[in-house]
Amino acid sequence: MSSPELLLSNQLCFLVHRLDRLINARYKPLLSALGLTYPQYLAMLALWERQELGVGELCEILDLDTGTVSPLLKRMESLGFVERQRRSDDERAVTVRLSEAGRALEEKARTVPGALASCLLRSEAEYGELKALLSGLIERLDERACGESGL
Amino acid sequence: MSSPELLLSNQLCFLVHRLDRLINARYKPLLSALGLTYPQYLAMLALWERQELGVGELCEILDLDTGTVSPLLKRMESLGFVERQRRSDDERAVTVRLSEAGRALEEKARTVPGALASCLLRSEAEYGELKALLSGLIERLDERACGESGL
DNA sequence: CGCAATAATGTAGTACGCAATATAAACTAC
DNA sequence: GTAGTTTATATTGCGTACTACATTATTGCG
Repeated sequence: MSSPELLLSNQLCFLVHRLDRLINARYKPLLSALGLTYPQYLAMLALWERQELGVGELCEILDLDTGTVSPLLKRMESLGFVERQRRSDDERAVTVRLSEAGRALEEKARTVPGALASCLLRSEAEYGELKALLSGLIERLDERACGESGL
Repeated sequence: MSSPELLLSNQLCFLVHRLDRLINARYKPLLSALGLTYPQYLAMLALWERQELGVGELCEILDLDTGTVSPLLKRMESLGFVERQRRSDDERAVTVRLSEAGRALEEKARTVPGALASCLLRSEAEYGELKALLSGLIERLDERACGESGL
């Protein structure tokens, strides 16, 4: 029989993975009412915040590869939420801007986070605690390989 | 400008999503040394625990669709880690069993969770706290649609 | 003019959810 | 008790997404 460290129910990774998929499933009906998928919603959050972004900037914000973001933006453009334009002063770069429809969507999206929070959270304090905990874990993993090659 | 509830950095969903992908990335090199992907590893954890499972049981344990698990098992079978056999007493059902190679892999996998934990966690207490917190959130989302249909 | 840097695109493999299908078992009606 | 319906189980197909790797295009520097 398995030793306790290999029990599925003891794996934090499994809990995080499961929670991520459950959250995703909760968002899905709310977002499909807006015409967005979950990753598209995250990209829209970034754009509502900044209005205009380079593709590279968006990749950094979302921590995604350009190979992921490029087709994502292509779909969002064909849906009419964003416009892409190659920069005239640097022909390598592409600027992503909200369209009118994309800006209009922000108003409709305003109720979305609250709907999820009411499912997930019991108090403002819990929100803060969770945010701090998750941010801490992310920071530890993001920095560098832990044991290896110290610093 | 965005209202605070739409700020990307304030979204727990984004933090969970990001953490999940970071964990996944950390596991990848460890698991590819075993010849497994991350979801395959989770399936193996379940099998090491139970030796023999129906496809449906595995779907429930992992909380995955049969449409996800079926091709996953097909790949794992072609890799030689599991065997699938239609049950004689119920031709609808398929039983999944570990192969010899699959059983042998457990020994090599024993060091994997600890490697991640040393990256992620600072203490045993933190592990317990996180496990309780995440489990609680999962339970809330798993139960049913929150506001809807009372009860 | 080459060479390196940066950004965008393309490709292959895996994963996930949903819908449709095939087959088998169980249940209902008469 | 058999015919027809319903339920259960697994597989397949489709659309979207993420990752790693390779390729292409533009720019800036030596």
